Parts: sequence; C-alpha cells; structure tokens
Amino acid sequence: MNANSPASGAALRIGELAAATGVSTSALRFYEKHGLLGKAARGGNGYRQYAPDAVERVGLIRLAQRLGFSLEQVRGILGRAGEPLDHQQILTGLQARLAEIEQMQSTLAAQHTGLTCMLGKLHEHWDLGRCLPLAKLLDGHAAGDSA
Amino acid sequence: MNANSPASGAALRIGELAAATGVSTSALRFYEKHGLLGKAARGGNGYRQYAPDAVERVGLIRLAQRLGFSLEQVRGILGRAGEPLDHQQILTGLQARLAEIEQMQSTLAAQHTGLTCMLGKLHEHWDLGRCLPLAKLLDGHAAGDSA
DNA sequence: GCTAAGCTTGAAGTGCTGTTTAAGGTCAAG
DNA sequence: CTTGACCTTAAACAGCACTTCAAGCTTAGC
Repeated sequence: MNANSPASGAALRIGELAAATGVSTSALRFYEKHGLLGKAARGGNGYRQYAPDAVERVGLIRLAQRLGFSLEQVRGILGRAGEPLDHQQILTGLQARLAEIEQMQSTLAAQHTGLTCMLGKLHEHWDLGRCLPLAKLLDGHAAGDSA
Repeated sequence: MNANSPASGAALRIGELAAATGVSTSALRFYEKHGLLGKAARGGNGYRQYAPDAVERVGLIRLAQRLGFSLEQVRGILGRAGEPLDHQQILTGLQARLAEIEQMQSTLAAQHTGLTCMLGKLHEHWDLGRCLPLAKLLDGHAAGDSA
C-alpha cells in the first residue's frame, strides 16, 4: 500500500518519483537508459534511489519537451547525466531550437498563405488545376512571404 | 530504351507518369492502393494505362502534401478516386487544414515566447530551476501538442 | 531470340520518436 | 500467502510515407 510514502528527507523510489512528476515509471527507466536521467543509486535490494532533486531534473525534461525539443536534443542540452550543466551548451541548444521554431513558422506561414490563396481562387472559378502554380509559391522561399 | 516515350495523344504507362511528375513508380502504386489515384485502366498486357490528366491529379496530390496535408487528408479532399470532386468537401478540407495550421502556429508561438523568456532568465541568474514555471505559460492557451 | 529495361503482385522492411508491454523473477508488507 | 511495487531485457506499438524484395511476366532494340 504504502509503496509511495515519501521517506521525508531521503531517497525516492521510482514509483515515488513517478508520482511526484506525473511521469510513468517505464518512462523514467527509459529516460535513464537514454542518458537523460543519470543512473540512480541502488539500495541493497537493487531498487533505484533518487535524490530529491531528480524531481526537478524530470521537470526540466518535461519542460523541454513542451518547448518542442526531442529527447535527443534534451540530452544535448542538459548533458548526458548529472554532469555540470554546461551553460554554453544550454544556450546553444536553446538558440538552435529557436531557429528551428522560426523555420517551422515560416513554413506554416507559407502554407497558410497558399491555402488562403487557394480558397480565393476556388471562389472565383472552380478549377483546382489553376491552383497548381501555387506549388512554386511554397518552394519559392519558404521563408518570407508575399501574397 | 524508349520505355518512356510519351505516346503523344494516348495513355501513359506508370514509368512515364512517374517521369512526368517526379514521383517514383512505387509511390504511384502506393497512391493507387490507398485510393488517392484511382485504379488505372489496364492494357492487354496488364500494364496500367494512365490518361494524360493523371499528371494533374498527381500534381494536386503533391501540392496538397506541400500544404501540409497527410495523404489521408488528401484522400478526404480529392475524393476516393475519379469521383466528381465535391466542392463542398474540398472547401471543408482546406478550411480544416487552415485551422490545423493556426493551431500549430499558436503552439509554436508559445514555444517561441517560452524559449525567449528562458534565455532572458538565464542571462540574469544561472538557474534552470527558475525556468520551470514556464511550463504553465505553455499550457496557458495552446494545447500540448509539440511537433 | 537474347538481353535489358519495364511492368505485375503482395508482403515486409525502413526511419523516426517516445513509450508501453510482456515475460520472468525479487522484495516487502499485511 | 498473496498482493503489489520493483527488477531486467527485449520486443511491440503507433503513425506516416514510402521503398524494397522476390518471382515472374512483357516489350523493345539489335
């Protein structure tokens, strides 16, 4: 029953960490296997023993995921395990993601323009064929946009 | 050698259609199998015989893909085969994609804001932990789709 | 008529990501 | 003793758009 009673000051077991973070135990093991979480110490029974700050680490992983980072990118940013957290590396990673986002934004903007344009054309004359040239609009720059 | 010489007025073989559209033959068969392309007529030899307007159809499929439609969505829009092309269905499909795009745009915008914010915080005090509250910012309005 | 290129089929494989599940066993508490 | 949390590794899943494979046709040029 009480498998999940926080031992106040000390180590968390995987189920406790899972409960504390909202991440499944299997996901936590997965993170560990992929170097996101760092190998937990083990008790005499072989159970993982997480220090309380693991909660924050997991929180950071989930935050990063929400910011659109893949787990591989997260590992690139947070470092492979409990290592020092290289500031430069973090900045670089964040900026790279920012660039990625901007790239996607311009792709989406171009698609948006293209679709809007298409809807306009379809209101006039009902010919999808006339929309084909829009393809060039999507290639053209994928960056800026011009209606 | 001349397997790909357009027989002027008449039917295209799959390789010819592929050459004309820049889509591989295997992809064309794949499209057919999934109802995007409509079953081609067959010659006495069993080869597919495409009418010249298949080129346009394939062009539309590729255009749609560039607009971010999945093949399944394309099928929803263009109709399951050589059917009449339901105008209403097309409009609905395009608008649905437009909504999808806008959804993604707001997700990306939120991520962008979050990241920028994070970079700001990190310049001040070097504590990633202080960035955790940003998670709420991401929840705030854009559904948790990161893609 | 030989050979190479092109066509036919269906099934399975590919690449990517993030988990989850399954199978088989250990450990602790009621 | 039984339940439930934990351990391990390996494999499955899910979604997308194809590609590849194998085995066996046809067609075209020489």
